[in-house]
Amino acid sequence: MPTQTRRERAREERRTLILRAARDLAESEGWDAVTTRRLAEAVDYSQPVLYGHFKNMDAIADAVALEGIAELTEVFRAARSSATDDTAGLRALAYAYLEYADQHPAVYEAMFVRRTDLQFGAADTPPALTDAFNQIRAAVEPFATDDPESLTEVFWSALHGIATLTHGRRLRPTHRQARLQTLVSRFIGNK
Amino acid sequence: MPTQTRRERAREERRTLILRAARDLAESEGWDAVTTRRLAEAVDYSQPVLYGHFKNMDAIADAVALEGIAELTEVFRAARSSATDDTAGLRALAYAYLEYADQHPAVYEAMFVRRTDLQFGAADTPPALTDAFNQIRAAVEPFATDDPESLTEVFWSALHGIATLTHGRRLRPTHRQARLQTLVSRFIGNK
DNA sequence: CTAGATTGTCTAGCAGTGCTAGGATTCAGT
DNA sequence: ACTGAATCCTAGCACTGCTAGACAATCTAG
Repeated sequence: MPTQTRRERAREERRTLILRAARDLAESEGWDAVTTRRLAEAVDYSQPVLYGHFKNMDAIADAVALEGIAELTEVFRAARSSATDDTAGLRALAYAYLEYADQHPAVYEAMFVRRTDLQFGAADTPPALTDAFNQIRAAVEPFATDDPESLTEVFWSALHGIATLTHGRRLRPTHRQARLQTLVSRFIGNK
Repeated sequence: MPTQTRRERAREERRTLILRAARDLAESEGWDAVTTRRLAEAVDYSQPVLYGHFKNMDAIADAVALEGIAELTEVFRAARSSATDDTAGLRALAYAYLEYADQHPAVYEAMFVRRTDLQFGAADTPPALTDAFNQIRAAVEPFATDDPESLTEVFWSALHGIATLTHGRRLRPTHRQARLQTLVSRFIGNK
């Protein structure tokens, strides 16, 4: 059925169009500005069309989040592959993380700040999520003494805390490099 | 002017009544449930009364946040004072922080997650904020090698990350103790 | 090529949101 | 009791997410 295929392809294209518009709008004016009406206007359809693709607005944000996590995983891979040793790898990953959060604040918010229906530590966790976590874990593992899983969670938490508190203007806007340096040196331990 | 005083006292009482209702509602049903109508109904006044006390809804959340920060500072003080050495002090503060975040998630959200107009690192920062930060700093300082300010920011960030990622179900619900242990041991350094 | 069924899309509307203008009411001082 | 001020509420605006029902386009079958 070529007809069916063409239709489905059109549907798929429109879906990505919606996601693209949502992401652009969120990055330029924040998630508060991503309303059904403005989003519908951006893709040049009426609001009900959005609900033919997504259950509700939150599902749109979740979809953007999933895209972002896949992106972030790639960023991690690139950062780590350009490092020559474990310490440089950890530093590169940390730097890349904070850089991504800084340059895509809305996507970052969708991934790790907004309430989400995405399952993180469960059986039906999307592969993209575990991939990203495993990248952090691989970078951290060389410095673990006993419990690499917990160490990964703590290292990620520290990065997440720095990213969000910086974005919320709760940390000094300066000293970004100093914080990164401090964080990494505390985690590589005495060596 | 006794009249003026009585009126002002009544105003003050109503202000705290509003804050109390907002906090209770936020803790029991989340900040999304804190709407002008529901809040007005809770204090048995009409919506416009709220605007006689606060500029807008965000200002109410900010006021709740300020109260919470004062509370948190006291919690810090109590935790540290019951510790016998620096390591125990750091551990007690970290434990108290995560405990507070866990037991008052809505207040925590108002303090450190929601967008806020509160100035954190500026000249007109409310004293309560700097007090709280200084408590963390005092607990961290014994373990600083060069830059205690940055170390404090990073330690706070790690706590904040753990608190928010746990609350958002992005970390394993178990291993709370392990994460705390890992965090503290990485920060006390090799000693 | 046409009739009927299926899809797709839009208009209009509901219940809820933050916030405010204007009028009604209560209160204080004389 | 009267006047001016302080206080409070009703009603409403422009917005939100979301959906029912009408309409149009497209595909399927004879």
